Amino acid sequence: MAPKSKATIADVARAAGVSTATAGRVLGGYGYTSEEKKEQVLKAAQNLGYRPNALARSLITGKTRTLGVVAGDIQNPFYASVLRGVSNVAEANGFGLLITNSDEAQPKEVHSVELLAQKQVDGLIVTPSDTRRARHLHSLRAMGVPLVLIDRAVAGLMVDRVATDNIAAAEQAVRHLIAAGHRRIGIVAELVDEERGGLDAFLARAVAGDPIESETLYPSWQRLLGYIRAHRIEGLPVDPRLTLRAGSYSALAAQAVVPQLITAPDAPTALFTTDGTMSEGTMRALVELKRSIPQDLSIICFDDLDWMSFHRPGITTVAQPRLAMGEAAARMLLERIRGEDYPPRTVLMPAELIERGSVARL
Amino acid sequence: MAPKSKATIADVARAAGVSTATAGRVLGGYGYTSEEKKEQVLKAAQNLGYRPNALARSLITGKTRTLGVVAGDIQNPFYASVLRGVSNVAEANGFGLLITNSDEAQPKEVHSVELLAQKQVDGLIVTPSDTRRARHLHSLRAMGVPLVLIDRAVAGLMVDRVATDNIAAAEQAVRHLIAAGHRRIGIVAELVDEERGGLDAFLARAVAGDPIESETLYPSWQRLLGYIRAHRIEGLPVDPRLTLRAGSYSALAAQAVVPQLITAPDAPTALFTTDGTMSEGTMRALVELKRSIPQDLSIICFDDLDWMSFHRPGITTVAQPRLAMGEAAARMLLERIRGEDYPPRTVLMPAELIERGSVARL
DNA sequence: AATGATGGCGAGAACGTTCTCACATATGAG
DNA sequence: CTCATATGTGAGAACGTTCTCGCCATCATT
Repeated sequence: MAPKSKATIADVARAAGVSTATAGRVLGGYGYTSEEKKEQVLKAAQNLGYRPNALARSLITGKTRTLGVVAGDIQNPFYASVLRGVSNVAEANGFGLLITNSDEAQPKEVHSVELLAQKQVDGLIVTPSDTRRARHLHSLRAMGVPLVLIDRAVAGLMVDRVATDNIAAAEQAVRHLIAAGHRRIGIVAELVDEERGGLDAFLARAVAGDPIESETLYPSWQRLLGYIRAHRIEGLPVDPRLTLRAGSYSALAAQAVVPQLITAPDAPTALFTTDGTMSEGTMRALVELKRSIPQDLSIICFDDLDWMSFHRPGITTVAQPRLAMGEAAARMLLERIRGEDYPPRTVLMPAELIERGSVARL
Repeated sequence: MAPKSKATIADVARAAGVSTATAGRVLGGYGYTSEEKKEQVLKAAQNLGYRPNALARSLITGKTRTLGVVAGDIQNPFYASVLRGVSNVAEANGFGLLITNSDEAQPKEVHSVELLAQKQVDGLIVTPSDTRRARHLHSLRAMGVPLVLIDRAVAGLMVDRVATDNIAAAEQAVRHLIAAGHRRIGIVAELVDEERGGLDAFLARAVAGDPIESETLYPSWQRLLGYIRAHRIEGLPVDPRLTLRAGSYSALAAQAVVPQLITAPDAPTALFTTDGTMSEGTMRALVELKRSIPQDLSIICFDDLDWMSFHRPGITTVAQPRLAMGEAAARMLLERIRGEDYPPRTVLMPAELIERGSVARL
């Protein structure tokens, strides 16, 4: 009836006239019990409004059936979708989800990981904010906590990982622009963390075709690399002045940096934005500057956001399978938690070019 | 150095040559300890890579420092923002966040609440999917689990609650349209759950000015009520044919239902959409029908989504303080968890009308 | 008839903390 | 000198489960 306060297994056992061991067996569904006692216990539990205490259970079993996720920012559509994917498979498997934001800052990330580890999550999904140093993640591995990385890799950290094939996707997008006759294509990218030698050196190496360790590059650098490859393949020169570095992961930063490029004498005829946030900032800037798409300027965005399909014109975009990425990551993590012992896997998901109306043929 | 496997307080105590009680005092920061032993313990903990087990701690203290949230769908910008707000204050207070999706279906919601309760969260934030029956929430209250409702109320459930002042907000939006000269204004609303007597009876009662228990109405019905009030105040008749019921909470449903209204002989000159999802569906339909905003049709949307500011034209909208709502809810919940004992509070947050370019003066 | 396997049950130990004691020792007031 | 008070410590009991035993039936097999 009225479940007053918390009833424990001992209360149920007393009410049913059995030992706590038997009540535990019935309620926990492990070991043998006779039909008779089973019914008694179940009835008593019902009457008392018994609800198992997952804490106590986890303490002894060592399993919490909870996944921890460190995302950049739940509010960002990219993470929101990924999280929904993770949530889908977690829920289907009876797992709970402990979620935190890192705001792409490592101190917060470290703190989050520590919190989740203390709460004894069975595994972690992280979008690491620093692809170089990640002591906290290494020590997690050393402790044997299953870990899956999303969107980015960490140098020297051999764990399961799922990401978009950024280089191929960006290359495809930019080649699409080139095929449409564009010769001067601007790229609006975050490029927040410094590559060795800086942007210029990176451009020089990439343009020269020097081998680049691309696995542990930040997504925005990988997409820049795809942009450069497209140029190389199509035999087009890369003008460093067309590489726009927002310098921070915010729409405002992108918005601030776009006008200088657009209003320059040798302005590009097309723009490629490297993620949803850059896309937003760029769109804001274009509205401000009253540039029409695609008459004044063509654009291809990375990551298909809801509004891109009903914007006028429709925005041609490279859609990454965000939901599926989250689902894949969660599935891989659950496999590890179940104890499966593959060597670390990297799942690179293909992105799909969705043609709409934002690219003009020249 | 290398934190091999899990070290317990007993391990640390042994290594430091003190009792577990003393080690616990140092590590847990409760009770007296001498500087000398403190240092020994801390050093031992450091060496062993000791990490407190929050499970064991929670089991005995009865507090998990974890908040549970049942949202409709993390992927939806409304919930994503609210969650970010909740996350902000949770994090600032050292609380973790256990998040689940209900997909606005009560069976899933019940299951979520049960899961979170078993995991012993200190309090719950829920957007109830049924405003009438909610046995699981009542029993939560009976068990003494702090609970805060967001966006919606539940009949007979007296708990803290934060929501937008939907009626006032909708009224303001629609009056804005009327002031611009519009006389036939369509409303695109979800209106998924049946009001007593159905939509027609509701309209009749509202138009007649009958008292309506508006507190426990679904948001979309409240916004419809605001729409009707605006008409009453401005002395305009309400044409039931202008009330578009999507019937389910999806952009597709809205998109499917808009064309019939727009292409009718006595089509409205303006549209009011009652939430972000309806707005999206409506925008899709308008693109399909090739209607220009605001030349062919004016529009005001409820809930300011990112793209509305850089869409051309800018979309005039009623912005609800989503982030602040989440923050307020979390703060109220934390107060309850701390044991503060006000009578149940209802916080109605004002929405702000943001004028952009989607409303034509007639 | 003796043996072993199997179902069913309870006592009590674990899990890793915090908390309640009891018991020191030191300090200061009367 | 005695008593109260504050500071420091350790033994051991909680918290609510699951798990390991050991015990006792029952039943089939030698």
